[in-house]
Amino acid sequence: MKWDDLAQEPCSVARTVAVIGDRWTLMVLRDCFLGVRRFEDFQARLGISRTITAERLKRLVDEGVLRKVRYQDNPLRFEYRLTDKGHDLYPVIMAVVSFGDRHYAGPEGQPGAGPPLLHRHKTCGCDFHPVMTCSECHAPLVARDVETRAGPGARAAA
Amino acid sequence: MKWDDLAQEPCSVARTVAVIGDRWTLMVLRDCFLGVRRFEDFQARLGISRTITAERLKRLVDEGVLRKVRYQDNPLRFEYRLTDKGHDLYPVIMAVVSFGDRHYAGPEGQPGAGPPLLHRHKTCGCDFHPVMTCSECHAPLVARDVETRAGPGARAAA
DNA sequence: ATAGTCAGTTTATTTTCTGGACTGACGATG
DNA sequence: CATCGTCAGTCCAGAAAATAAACTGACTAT
Repeated sequence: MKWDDLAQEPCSVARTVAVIGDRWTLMVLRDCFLGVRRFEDFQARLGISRTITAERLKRLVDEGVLRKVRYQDNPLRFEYRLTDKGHDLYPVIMAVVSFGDRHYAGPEGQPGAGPPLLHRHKTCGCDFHPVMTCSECHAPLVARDVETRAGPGARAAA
Repeated sequence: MKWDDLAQEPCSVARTVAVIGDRWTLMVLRDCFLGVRRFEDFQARLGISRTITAERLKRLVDEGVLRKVRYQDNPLRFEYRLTDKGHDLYPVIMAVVSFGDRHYAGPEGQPGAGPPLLHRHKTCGCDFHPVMTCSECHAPLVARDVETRAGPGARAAA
């Protein structure tokens, strides 16, 4: 299987991974949710090759995750903003953050103990961590409690 | 910045992406949560180079996300199982699935409409989709309601 | 006139991925 | 007992992708 075939798979993971599933794209998205919008800022924060920054931003725009918004006319300049579809990736990023906080921020040595960033929920005013719950009974989800079966969009195997 | 430097960043996204942030690793994890355990099964389902399958599995084992369990002595054979740490990645995979279901499974054409897989929560008996909520007030999370600030594990910028 | 900002593109080199063959231990078939 | 099939890899050469660093080009500020 090659990269581009992923999007054709009858699998929601594959289709999503085809868009956001490489290292730098996820880092770009992290920065988007932190408010980064301009090419040079992505570039400076990521410290990767400009080629890749440009290519990844373009792909996210093509996929409708980001959109270019003109912020200056002369010379013509755009910034990159999350679309509604892009905002739907928030749970993905937060799930990743949550995993990282749990497993790579442990209070071991003195320096760097604890999570690098804290998240405050403005609605309730508390620092929180994200919890994935069932849309129906609202209980936290555990893999073992979930049964998977073919849905309407299934082909043969997936 | 290079690949291996990611793990050193004071950022939970970067540290996690350093482990799971490439296309095939995420696909491997999807299969793990679907119950796939053996090398040949990963290999056949992914249809990628055996080299990569082997390398990715090894990395996940090194990172403590999977562990090898002997299931046969002669010849010695192992299967790959999720560790507790690995199970903590469930929200990540489900968030990805959820995004894919919403944006790449739309009921457009007749064939392939709707999500490829359905998920049933055994606890409540319902088909569900995952909802990311605040650990404190239990309301669904929206990016705009979240404020981020430096935590104890921050260095300079992150 | 010179330097700096900003958003890229181009190029040459290095790294990674790919497909395919190969190893090696065993079990089943004829 | 010779050959095929299963399983879990490893090895290799060629193709594809990522990298660093220089370059373009339009403008602004000094």
